[in-house]
Amino acid sequence: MVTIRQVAAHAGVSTATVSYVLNGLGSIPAETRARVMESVTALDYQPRHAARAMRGRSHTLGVSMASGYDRLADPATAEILAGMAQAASLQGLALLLIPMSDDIAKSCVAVARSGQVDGIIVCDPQPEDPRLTALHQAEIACVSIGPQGDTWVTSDIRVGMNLAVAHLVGLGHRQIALIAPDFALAASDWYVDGFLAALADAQLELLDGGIVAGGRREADGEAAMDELLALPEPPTAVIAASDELAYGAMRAVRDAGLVVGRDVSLMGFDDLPPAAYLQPPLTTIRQPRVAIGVAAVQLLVAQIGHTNPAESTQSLAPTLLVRGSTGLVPPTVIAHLSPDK
Amino acid sequence: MVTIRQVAAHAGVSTATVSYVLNGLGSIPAETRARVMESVTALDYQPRHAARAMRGRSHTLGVSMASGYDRLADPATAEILAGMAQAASLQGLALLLIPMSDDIAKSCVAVARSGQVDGIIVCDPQPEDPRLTALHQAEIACVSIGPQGDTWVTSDIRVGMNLAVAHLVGLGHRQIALIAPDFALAASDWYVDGFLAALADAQLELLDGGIVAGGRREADGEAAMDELLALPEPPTAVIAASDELAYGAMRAVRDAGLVVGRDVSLMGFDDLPPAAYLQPPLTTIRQPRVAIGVAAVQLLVAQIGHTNPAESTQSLAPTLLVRGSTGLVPPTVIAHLSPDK
DNA sequence: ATTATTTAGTTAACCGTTTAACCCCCCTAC
DNA sequence: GTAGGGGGGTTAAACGGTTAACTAAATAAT
Repeated sequence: MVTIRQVAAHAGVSTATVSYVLNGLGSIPAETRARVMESVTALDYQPRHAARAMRGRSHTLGVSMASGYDRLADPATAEILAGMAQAASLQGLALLLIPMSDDIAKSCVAVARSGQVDGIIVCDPQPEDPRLTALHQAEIACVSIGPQGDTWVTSDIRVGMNLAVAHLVGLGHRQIALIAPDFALAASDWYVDGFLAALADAQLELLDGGIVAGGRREADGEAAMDELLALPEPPTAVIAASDELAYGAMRAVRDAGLVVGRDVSLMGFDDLPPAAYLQPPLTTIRQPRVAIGVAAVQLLVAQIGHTNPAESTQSLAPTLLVRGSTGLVPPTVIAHLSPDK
Repeated sequence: MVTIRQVAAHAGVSTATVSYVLNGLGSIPAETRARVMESVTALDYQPRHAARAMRGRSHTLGVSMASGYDRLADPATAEILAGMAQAASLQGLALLLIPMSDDIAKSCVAVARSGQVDGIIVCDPQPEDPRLTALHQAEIACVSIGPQGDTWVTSDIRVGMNLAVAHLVGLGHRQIALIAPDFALAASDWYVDGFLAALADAQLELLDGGIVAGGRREADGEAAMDELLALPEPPTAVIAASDELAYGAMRAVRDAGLVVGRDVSLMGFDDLPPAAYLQPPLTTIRQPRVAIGVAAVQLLVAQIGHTNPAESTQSLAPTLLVRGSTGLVPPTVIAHLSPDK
């Protein structure tokens, strides 16, 4: 184990000088600097992270999952993490996955107060998430992925809804329904509000029964779509608040003997891996997941460095991915509607 | 910031006693122990990780990705990571995503030698991976995900191949082909060898041109399947060495006007998220990814603790997932074959 | 009764960096 | 001639734990 003392001895200077050279501080002439660096490489010196972290920061950011690390297996979460890892790397920061325990909030605070991390990114924050209150109380820098707490970054659902509705309207649809997400979701309202706002933008009226309570799983989407198809005046296009809901909805349409993309247009939200492989491929709103991870790191770094950012919350715009599950309004419907106008 | 000295003063003992109590060492009577613990909670004391790590270990394991953190966005990698995080948590260890740099091998060694991690899990190891040689040379504990280096854990492809072939044979298939993986892949040989061994087990002969060089991407699978379908004696069942190859193969079959699962049986390998959503759903071999992550952590922990494990390599058995893309041999083929027998 | 062992602690020397405070020498300004 | 001001360092005190070595008293063994 090579220490800074050995380097100092080798270079014929004091440890302070070595430290200054290594950290680019102090006024060290180029000649001395070079000599020190030579010794560093000659001895293959590597500063101890722990000793360095005893003063100053740990240069590590913590990541906390809501319940268990099975959340990581979710491709959406993984992509966000990829974004975070990428952004952190760029700043020379490491990412630490905080170990789980019975009391997650407590372990988050412990890891931060122990100085192992300089701040924490809270994934899947729930309303009144105990982690956020605990971190806030302990005055630990943190940002959440989702609209919760003081500092957060999320996907702008309203913009996504607008894209979705605009796309469908562009195809001639006038009767558009929404399969809403799980209402326990933090961003749940955004979907409904965004949908209503988008309809208003397009000067369309909400269909009777045009918003059905969905849920989270595929089966919920299937049930919701059944409900919509049974409507006296069924929608010609349906937006599901998640891809998973859309998978189920697609099955419901098929089971009803209709063809997705021709008889009924269907959109998802998220763009999970299967979306492109459905039959037909699912038109969906892609959440900017990698960008969310990147933004979270930037926000956290700013917060740690007291560079109080002007904006402490960020909503990133999703994008529209047009695939096969949406198409022009079926002619029969147009025929049916034309007389009205 | 509460230090161990303050706790010691509060409890009326020396810092050493507090340290012993906290670490469960030394001979401390219950009464003293209780008094110390009271002070700890009263002052809400949290030991500094860095100070603790200066002697002894960091209780952190490093994770290194091959090239960039976009690998994390891959659901397969994410699931392995989930397994690692889960196993690490159970042991109270944290997982550190090592920052990327130009020279990944160097940063791995640096992070370990700086004492920030006690050992490293190397993901996606390449043959002659510079990280492995560097880590080995620096005598840093490490285990790779894939058959490379001294200590590794991987999915047992041969067993998977056996499951696949046995499944197809059970359905009556006698003419089975393989779309091989990218030959640059570390485990590439395993697929071919496993396939041949499985054929031998079933007392089947290899079809002429029954192994076609695949690749990695969907398009490779498509091309490979085209090749197979053009064979004078085309296979009735095809095993693709990855789901992605299978996606392409499925398209090729469809484009040829045949029906997957009826005219041609098709299997994948991996069970990625889209597999279940293909039309028909893909029969595939599910890699035990979470278990791989768990095993990697256990192996690494054993290595760090010098508990030299009896086995320093582990091949975990994958499982068969039967879905719609495989079916009984088409009758026409049976008719065509019957005379021969 | 004396010695050996165990129990229950204490003392203080580390661990490897950082950094505030100083020092010395040479140069410049007045 | 002397005060003032850098440049180019050095010294040593933190930082907050751990732990080897030691002590003192109590208990056990001879």
